[in-house]
Amino acid sequence: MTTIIDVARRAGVSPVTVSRVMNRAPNVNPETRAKVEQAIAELGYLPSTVARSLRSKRTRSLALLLPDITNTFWTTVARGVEDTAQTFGYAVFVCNTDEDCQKQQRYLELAVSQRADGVLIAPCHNDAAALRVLRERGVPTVTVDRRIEGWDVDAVLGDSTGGARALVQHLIALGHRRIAVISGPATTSTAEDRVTGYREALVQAGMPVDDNLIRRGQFKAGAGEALARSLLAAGNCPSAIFAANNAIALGVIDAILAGGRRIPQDVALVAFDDFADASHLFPFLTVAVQPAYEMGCAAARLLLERLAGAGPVQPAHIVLPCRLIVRHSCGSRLRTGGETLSLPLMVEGSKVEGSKVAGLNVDA
Amino acid sequence: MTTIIDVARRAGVSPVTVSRVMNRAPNVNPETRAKVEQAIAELGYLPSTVARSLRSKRTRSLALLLPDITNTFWTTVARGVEDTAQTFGYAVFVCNTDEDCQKQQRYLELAVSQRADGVLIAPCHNDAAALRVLRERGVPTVTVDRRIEGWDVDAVLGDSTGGARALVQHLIALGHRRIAVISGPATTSTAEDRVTGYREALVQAGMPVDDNLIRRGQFKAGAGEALARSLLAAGNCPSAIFAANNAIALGVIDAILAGGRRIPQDVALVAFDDFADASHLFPFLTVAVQPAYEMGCAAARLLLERLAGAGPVQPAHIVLPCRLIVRHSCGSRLRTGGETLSLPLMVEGSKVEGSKVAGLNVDA
DNA sequence: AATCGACGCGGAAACGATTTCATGATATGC
DNA sequence: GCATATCATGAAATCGTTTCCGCGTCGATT
Repeated sequence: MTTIIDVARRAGVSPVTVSRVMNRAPNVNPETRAKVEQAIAELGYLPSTVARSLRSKRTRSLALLLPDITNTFWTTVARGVEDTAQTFGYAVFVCNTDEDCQKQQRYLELAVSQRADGVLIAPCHNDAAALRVLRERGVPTVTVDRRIEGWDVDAVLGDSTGGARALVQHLIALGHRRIAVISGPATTSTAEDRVTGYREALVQAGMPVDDNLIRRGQFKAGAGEALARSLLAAGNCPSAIFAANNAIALGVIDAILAGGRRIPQDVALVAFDDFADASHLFPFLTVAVQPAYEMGCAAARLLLERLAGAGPVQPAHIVLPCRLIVRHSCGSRLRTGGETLSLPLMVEGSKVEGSKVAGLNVDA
Repeated sequence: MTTIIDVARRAGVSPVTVSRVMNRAPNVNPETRAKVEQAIAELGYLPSTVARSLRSKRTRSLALLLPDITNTFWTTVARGVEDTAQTFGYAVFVCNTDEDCQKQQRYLELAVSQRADGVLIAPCHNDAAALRVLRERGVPTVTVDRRIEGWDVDAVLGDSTGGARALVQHLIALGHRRIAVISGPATTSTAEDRVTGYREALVQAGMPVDDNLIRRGQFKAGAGEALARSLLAAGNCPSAIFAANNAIALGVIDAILAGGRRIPQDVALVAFDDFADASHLFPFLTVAVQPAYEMGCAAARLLLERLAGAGPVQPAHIVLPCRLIVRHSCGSRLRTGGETLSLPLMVEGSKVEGSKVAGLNVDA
């Protein structure tokens, strides 16, 4: 591998000068610069960021820790982070924590070992203790989608409380009186914020809050399905369910359909976070959508400003608004008397007669 | 940041010994090892992979270049790569090329600068010249999902030809006689393999190949839509379309619906690559599915074996089989007289009457 | 004419680990 | 009992850059 010394020799200058050219330092004679640039081109020289980082103590890389790159919400966040970082010349390491604090810990240690200049993280637990590795070493950190307690740090969030409130208010407006929520772990701010929004909507409407209708588990389809099953199996089944994220919603749908119920006639459903292709192909689920891409961009920008010493002095807490998209799973169009549309569709693997069909349907 | 020297001092040994402990070298006295480990724990020492890499000339990192992390096919591949790399102690850089050769070139140079130990890439062009940066420097490389010409290198592929053939054979069996294909750029092996499979199916069935029914563009929704529009606008509209990947399929669907046609009654549709959530939520599209996760795992494993010097001497070309999933967009259930199911469904934003509905539907 | 600042450049040290080689102590073989 | 192998450890060199500091030259200022 050719080094800066090879280039220097070929250009008849010292390595320092080559370094200056590479880094666009001002005090270089144009002729010298040209000579060096030619040598670089001829040798196809690509500097070692490893050596550069060792000496300069900056790696120009960020670590991004998120639950699962397979979830469209997170891929979109990641895309925003990457696009932004890229324009500033930063590389991004993406790490899947799977909501597992141990995995998260290992990745944080890796990030420190790699000497990432900064870390973006959707922490799997709201206790700042989990981020000690970063805090102790003063690693610039931004939390994405989730807050932590015990360490005031930059954060970029969606308006979980507001989004949840809007969804539940919508259900209430449609006449629902027994509304359940299936949320994520109580140790994540996002899960709790969404429960808070749910509570607020009920209270504002003067409705009682039944703790039995509040279920918590993981932000995963499996957990959503299990919780929904137990909820539906219990007596006094709710007429609507609010799923606190898209993965949970997927599980909830399975649970509802498995019970022979229909959405939204038997059980209405609303959820947080949209699906990408799914909603394009099959715009069914009523959702509160966070601006995922913008959240990624904002988080990266905040972190990069911090790195440049240009950020605000106080940690910033950026909260981006959610958008409510009313589709069909809430039964809105069915009940409001608005345009009620029916679209005959085939469904895989289940026999259906007339309109008494299982599953995702609305009577014509 | 604490260094190996701090640890050495605290443990009363030399840095070399600390290094030996960190790297699980055999020849270390158990007592010494214990002392060192204690010092490491007390100081919370995390070694600098930067310094380590500079000296050892291995970064234990891989670069993964793929078109778009937002596409579920690629996220799944990425997940396979990351999971596998992680178990071997390797980190992964993910880079979005957006099918743009210039961007790809920049990322390849970055990968070399970062001194990634190996590169996994879905090259945006089948000409090996684009990978010159890697070849010249002897960077171990595996292509994923695509072959290149002019450099025999490890590759992990889905059986594009076979999958395409199966899809088109299925359409032929359903009675279609005018079948179009909308593929990706002719400069990617995957796009061409799928056209080849399409051709083979026609030829085997003794059907003529009409070049006018073969369209090529980008593996993107926009391109798919544009090509489908022009295809449908031309006289003698095909009765079925084969979209060469999921993104194209999305665009094709839009184009078909925009023309007031129905799927599959007016135009049947099959595609390569599945959707994740979408197919769970709405199992509509008939597809040939590549084992994306396994492809990622296999590619990573191949590369890591190569790095360990344990790989096969000759470059390996691993081709994984595709699975055909027959759903509804092909009209299969409609025409074969199998279970024909109808599911009334609401559709967002479009007025529909009776069964003469626009869009994704099947008459009851 | 002496002084000064800016400019252009290079020598040497430094970054934090690993690698190589050397050393003394202890165990093994004959 | 002596040569030899093995073990445990450390000193010094090294990886490829950047940083720090210094030096000569040149034009402008006093």
